[in-house]
Amino acid sequence: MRNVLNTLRVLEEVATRQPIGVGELARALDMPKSSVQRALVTLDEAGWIRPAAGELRRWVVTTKALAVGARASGELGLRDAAVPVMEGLRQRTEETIHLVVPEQDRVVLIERLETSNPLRISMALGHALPLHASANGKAVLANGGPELLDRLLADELPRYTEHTIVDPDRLRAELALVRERGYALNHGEWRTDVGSVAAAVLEAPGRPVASLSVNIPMSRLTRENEAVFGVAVCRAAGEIGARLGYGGAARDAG
Amino acid sequence: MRNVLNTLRVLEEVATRQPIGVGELARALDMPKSSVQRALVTLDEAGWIRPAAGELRRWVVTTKALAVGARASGELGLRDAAVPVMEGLRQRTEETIHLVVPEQDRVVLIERLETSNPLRISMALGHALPLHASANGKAVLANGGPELLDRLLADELPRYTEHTIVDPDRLRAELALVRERGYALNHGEWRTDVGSVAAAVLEAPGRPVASLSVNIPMSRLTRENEAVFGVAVCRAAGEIGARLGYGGAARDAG
DNA sequence: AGGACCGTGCCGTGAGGTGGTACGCTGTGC
DNA sequence: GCACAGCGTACCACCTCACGGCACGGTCCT
Repeated sequence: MRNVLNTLRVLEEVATRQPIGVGELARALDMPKSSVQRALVTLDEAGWIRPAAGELRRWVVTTKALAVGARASGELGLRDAAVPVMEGLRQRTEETIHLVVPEQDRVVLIERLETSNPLRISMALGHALPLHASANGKAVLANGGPELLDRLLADELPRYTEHTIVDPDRLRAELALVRERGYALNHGEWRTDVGSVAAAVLEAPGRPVASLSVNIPMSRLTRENEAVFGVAVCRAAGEIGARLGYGGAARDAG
Repeated sequence: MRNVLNTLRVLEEVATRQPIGVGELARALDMPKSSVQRALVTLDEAGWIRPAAGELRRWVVTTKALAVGARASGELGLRDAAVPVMEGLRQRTEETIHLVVPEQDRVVLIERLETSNPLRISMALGHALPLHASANGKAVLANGGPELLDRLLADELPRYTEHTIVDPDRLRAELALVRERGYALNHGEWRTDVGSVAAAVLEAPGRPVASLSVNIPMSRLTRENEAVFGVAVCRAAGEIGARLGYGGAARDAG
């Protein structure tokens, strides 16, 4: 179904570059203009895109994708269980809280509560983060089976900043440390000025279904509040696990 | 492009009924099983769905749709402008705050900050609400051009509860009241136990681009806090308008 | 053992997707 | 004022490939 794949590519490209017209899309996707045109008409007909406000010849995505995407990873009412706990965590920390789920070799942001502090980390829902260079990713890696880690280490680890851990041995050591203390840290390993403290949400020992993090500008992250956040985020992750009905399994080492 | 339309229908159906298998989908969509099967394989290939955790033969949507949908109505950085203001509003009211955008003859929820109160309104992102039976919808209607209202009144207004306004004249009177005081109310007109106080975000006089509401169980909505919320939500909506660069136009009657 | 239902694979037919091409329009620079 | 580049749209002959009926093997009740 080549046309479906092409049309979905067009949809994604519209989402990233909106508002955008036929010609620019065709160039960006390296597709014939007429094919892109047909895809756009079809997507419009299906209600996934619409002409941009004012102009009739450039396109933007509608909220249809949002309605579909909001169901992602809501398989077990994860979001409903998590949000109240996250809210408590946000109030206690006064910092931005992220909820991610593992997907393929990444973790994806599915819920977010923001700090009221003017200096904040802002990331779009649906954004994917690398496993080895984010606190949530490391929390998932440390609690998951070894096969995920092995798969990740099969290729060279991409470097994002000077602090990114790219050495397999150092990563293994870091993950052991995460298992020991119960929470994972990120000190500017993905973006130099972003730090995080994360703990995995387990549905059973060795089976992380999500991860929870406190995200904070590096300028506000000290050794003291790091430990405070670590304890708080561990307790919150455990509570979410308990709400999901996996009470006994929610706490492991640490 | 029939196959694209069919495949998108399959995707939406997977989202609403996940986890779900081929046969049940085919029945629900009244499509041949083989066509549904092909659509599922294609969607999997494109990364929009994946087999459910554990079982290999039922499908769930991935976060791809979330990544696409999160861009919806982010045309002008609306969300970035709105979230900090919403957060302030949430702290002041201690109630759930919704941000919606108009889309066709509905308003769609695109951002949400929840109260920490155990009794809360919970609605999925991407959910659509009727214009005539929600505070946000009425705020948009009251501030928009008359053609939208006329289009809405061309058909009979659906009734959701005993409080829903279905009489065109009563709706016009209600909208005049909204324009006069600056904010819109909803007293169980959509769900009997849900009340809201909303104000439209204007990009120019007569051009609502979004709307902001305080949502609250009817049991907590009194005449006093209603007025307090009204003033707060008006101020917040005006501030968002100002952040969008339409400072002068942000306030209208009120 | 039987049957209902599941997901999957196969295949002949012909609908309809493909993509090169051409057209009308608008905005721009000379 | 004119030529031109770039836009979005439309047309159409070719022939790919989506369609959907059907059959198969597996699994779970009865």
